[in-house]
Amino acid sequence: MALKVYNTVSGKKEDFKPLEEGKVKFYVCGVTVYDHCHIGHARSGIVFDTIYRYLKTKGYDVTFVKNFTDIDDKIIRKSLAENIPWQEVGEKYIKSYYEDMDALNILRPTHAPRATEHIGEMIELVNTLLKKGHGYIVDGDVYFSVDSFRGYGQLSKRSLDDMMAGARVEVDEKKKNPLDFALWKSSKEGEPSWDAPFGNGRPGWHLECSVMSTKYLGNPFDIHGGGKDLVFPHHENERAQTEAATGIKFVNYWIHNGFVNIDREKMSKSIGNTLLIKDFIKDYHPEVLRLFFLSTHYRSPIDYSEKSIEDANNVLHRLYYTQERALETQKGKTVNPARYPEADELQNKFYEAMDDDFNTALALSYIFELSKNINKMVDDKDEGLIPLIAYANAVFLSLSDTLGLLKDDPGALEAREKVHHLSRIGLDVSFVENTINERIEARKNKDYRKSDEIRAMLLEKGILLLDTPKGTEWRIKHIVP
RNA sequence: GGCGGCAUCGCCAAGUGGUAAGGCAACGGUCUGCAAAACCGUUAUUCUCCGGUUCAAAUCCGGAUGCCGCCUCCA
Repeated sequence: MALKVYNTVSGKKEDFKPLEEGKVKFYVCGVTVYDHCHIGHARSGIVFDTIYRYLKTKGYDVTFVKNFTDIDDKIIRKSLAENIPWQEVGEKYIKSYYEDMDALNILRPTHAPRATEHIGEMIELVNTLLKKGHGYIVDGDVYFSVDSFRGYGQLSKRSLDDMMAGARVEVDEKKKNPLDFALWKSSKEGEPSWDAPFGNGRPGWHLECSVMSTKYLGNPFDIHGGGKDLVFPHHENERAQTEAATGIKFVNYWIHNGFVNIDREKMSKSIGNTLLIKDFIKDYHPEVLRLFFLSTHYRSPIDYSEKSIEDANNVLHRLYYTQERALETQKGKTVNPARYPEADELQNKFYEAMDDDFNTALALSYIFELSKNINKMVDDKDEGLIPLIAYANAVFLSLSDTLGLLKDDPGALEAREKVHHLSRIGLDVSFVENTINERIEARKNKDYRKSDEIRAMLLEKGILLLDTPKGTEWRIKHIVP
C-alpha cells in the first residue's frame, strides 16, 4: 500500500517517499502562546495528530516536532495589558495548550521546542543571510530581501509581480521591496531583547520555525504542516530564508489543513465567534470534536454548527454502544477470537482510504460498516458468533484507535455523562431510579398510560428509557443547553 | 485589484475518465404493551448552468452564475 500525500507546492497528490527508508521527519507549526486555544487550533491539532498516528500505524519511525512561538508582538501586548512578565504569558498559555490537547487525546510530539530557547541559532541564521547578501540592515532592523531569492512565491503560487499588483501591502519606506520581511526587530525600551551583532532586538516571525525544524529534523526534512493561512506569508518566508541560507531544498512535502467556520462565517476574534476548546468540552465529549473534524477531508473548510455537533455526538455514542454490546457478549467467558474475513476486508479498505491523502471521511464509513456488522451479530444472539464478534470488535477498536477515537471506557463514559447531565438539570441518580421503579410497577399493573407519562416526562429532561429483555435501562439523550 | 479554492439527495459528506460511498433526517418492516435501541429495506438515471473533448465525464477543457479563502495578525 502506497501512501499518497497532497503537496501544497505541486498542488497534486504525490507518492510519499521519506528521505530515509522507514523514517519520517515531521514538523508542524504550533501555536503562538498568547491566548487559550480555540477549535481552529483543535482542528489543526487533530488533523496532524491523525497523520502522525497513521504514519506510525504504517510502521514509520516518526520524529514529530511541534513548536511553541513564545516571543512575538501579541505576547508583548498581552504582557503589557495584563501587567505580567512576558515569560509568564508564555508559561500560562503553554500550560493551557497542553490541558486542551491532552483532553483531545492529541499525542505529544517527540520534541516541543520553544523559540526563546533558540535565539542563538536564530541570530546565526540572520548572520548567514546577511553574509550571503539575502538580508540588509536598516535602523537596527534586519530585513530579508525577497528579490534576492529566486524561488520566492513558489509555495503560495504567486509571483512577486502579482503581489505587487495586489497593492494591499503597506508601504514601508525602510524596505527595499514592500514584500521584504523582518528577520530581526530592534527593541524599544522595556521590550524583551537579546544581544546580536546587528543590534539588540528580537527575532522576526518565521525565523523560529526555520531554526527549530532543521535543528531537530535535519535539512531537508520530509513533512511540514500547518493551517492553510500559514501558506502565506509564514511558510513562504520560512522556506525562502531557509533555502537562501542553506542553498538546498528545505522541505519535501507541505501539508495544510482547511479552516473552521462557525455557522458559515469565518471564525475570528473580531467577529467574536471564536469557540474555545475549554468551552466545547464542558458540553461534549472531546471525541465528538475529533469525529466531527474527521468526517470532512482535512483540506476542505468545515462548518461548525450545533446540528453537526449533535450529529457527531449521536454517532460517537452509537459507536460506544456497539463496543459495549460486543463486550457484553463476552462477559464472564473466555473467548478465542476467530478470524472474521469481512472485518479484514473493511480494515484493508480503511487503510486504502487513509493511504489516499488521509481520507478520514471515507475511512470512517468503514468503521460504521464494521459497527453495523458487529451489531448484527450481537442481535443474532448465537453463541457460535461470539468469537467472530470478539475478532470484529478488536479490528473495530484498532481502526478507531488509529483515528484517536473510542479511547474511553464505554461504561465509565456513560456513568460520567449521566452524572454530568443530571447535575446540570439539578437531579440525581436516585430520582431517576425511583421514577423508573415507579414505572416498572405501573407496567406490572398494565397501567400503560401512567407508564408512558413517566417515560415522556423523563425524556423531556433528556433521559431516554429503553425497555430491554434485561429490564429498563436509561441513557442520556443529549439536549443542547 | 491580484492569486487560489469550492458548487454532489432535506442536511452533512466521499468520489478526479467507466456508469453516484457513508452519516443524519424521513418513511416501511422485524422486535416491543406501545416505544426506544439494534438490524433489514426504501429515498440523487443524476452531480449549479451552458457549450466542448471522448466509445464513455460529477470527474478533462472553455464560458456563465453563486459562495469562500489568501494577499494584514491568524490554525
